[in-house]
Amino acid sequence: MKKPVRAGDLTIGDLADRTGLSVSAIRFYEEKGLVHPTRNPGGQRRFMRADIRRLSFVLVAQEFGFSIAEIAEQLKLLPDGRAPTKADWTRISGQFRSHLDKRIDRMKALRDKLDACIGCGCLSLKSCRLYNAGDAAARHGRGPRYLLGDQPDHIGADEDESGNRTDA
Amino acid sequence: MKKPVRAGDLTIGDLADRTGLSVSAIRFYEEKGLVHPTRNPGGQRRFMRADIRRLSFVLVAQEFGFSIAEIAEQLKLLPDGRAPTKADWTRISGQFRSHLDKRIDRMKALRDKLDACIGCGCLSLKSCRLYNAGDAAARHGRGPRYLLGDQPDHIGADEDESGNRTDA
DNA sequence: ATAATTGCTCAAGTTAAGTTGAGGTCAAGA
DNA sequence: TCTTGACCTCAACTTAACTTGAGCAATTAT
Repeated sequence: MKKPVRAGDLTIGDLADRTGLSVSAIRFYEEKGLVHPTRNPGGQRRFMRADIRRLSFVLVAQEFGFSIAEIAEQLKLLPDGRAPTKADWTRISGQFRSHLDKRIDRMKALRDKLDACIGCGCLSLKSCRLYNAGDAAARHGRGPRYLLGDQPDHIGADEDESGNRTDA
Repeated sequence: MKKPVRAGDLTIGDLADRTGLSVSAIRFYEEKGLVHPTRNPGGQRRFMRADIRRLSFVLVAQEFGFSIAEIAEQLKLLPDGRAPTKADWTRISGQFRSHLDKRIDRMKALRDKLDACIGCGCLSLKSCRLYNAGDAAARHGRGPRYLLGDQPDHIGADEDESGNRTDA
C-alpha cells in the first residue's frame, strides 16, 4: 500500500486525486503562485493537506469568474500556505457575492434592452440601445479591443445605413 | 473630399469608421466568413452598406455571448451578403433571449448556493454545494478542462481534509 | 507628377489557462 | 536488484479573437 513518507504530506498525484485537478494544472498553479509546495530530498513536490482546501478554493473562485491572477491576489493575503479559514471565507465570499451580483445586473440590463428592441428590428447604430448595452467592463476579454479607450468616440455619429431590402 | 468610386460601396476604412471596428478586425471577420466583400480592379475590398448592419449585428451578438463561429452560423442562414432584416431579427433575438436567460439562471443558482454557504465556511470537497455549483456547461472555456468528461468521477469521494488551523 | 494615405498579404505575437511531449530521475514493490 | 509507475523540467502547442509588423501596391490629394 502506498503511504507518503511523512504523514500529512501529499505527492502531486495525491493532490490531483483529491482535488480532481490534473497534475499539470497543479504544477501550473504553483507557477502562478497559488500553492507553494516544499521539495523532498529527491526534488519531488510535497504538499500539505491544507493545499487541498486551497486548490478547492481556487476552483470555486474560478466558478465565480475570477481569473487566476485575481485568485492569486486573494490567496496572497493569507499567511503562507495556509488554507482559507472560516473568517477568510466570510470576507472573501462577500466579494464573490458582489462580483456575482454585478454580473447578474449587467445581464439583466442587457435583457431589458433586448426586450425593448425585439420588436423594432432596427439594429441601427445611431438609435439601437443594444449598441451601448454592454458597459465598458463587459467589453474586456471578448470582442474587439480598442487599445486606447474601450469605445471609439465616433459611435453614434452615423447618419444613415440603408441599403438592405426589407423583404419580410 | 473623399468619395467612394461607386456610391454605396465602402472601403474597409470607411466601414471601420462606421462600425467602430478596426480595419484588422474587419479583415479577420472576412476570414471567418462574417462578411464577403468584393474586390475592385486594384484588388481592394469593397463593402456594401448593408455590411454595416451585418457587422453591427456581430457586435451585438458578441455582447450576448455568442462566439464568432456561432455568429457565422447565424449569418450563413441569410441570403448572401444580406444584412439581417426585421424578420431575421425577430427570430434571432428570441435565441439571444433564451441564451441570456440561461446564463442569468445559472448565475442565480450559483448565487443561491453561495448564500447557503456563506455562513459555513466549510469549502469541503465532500459536502460543500459550491463544488457542484457550475453545471457542465459553465465549465467550458474556463477553469481546468478534462478532455474526456467534464468532471472526473471521483469528486465527492474524499474522506477528510483537515490540516488547517481554524485560528479565527 | 508626386507625396501622403490607405490598402494588401502573410507571418508572427498576444492572453488565459492549461495540455502534451521529450528526455531523464525517483520511489516503491516484487 | 530491478522494473514499473510516478515525478521532474522545459519547450512547444491549443483556442479565441484579434493585433502588429514587414514589405509592397493602389488611391488620393496637392
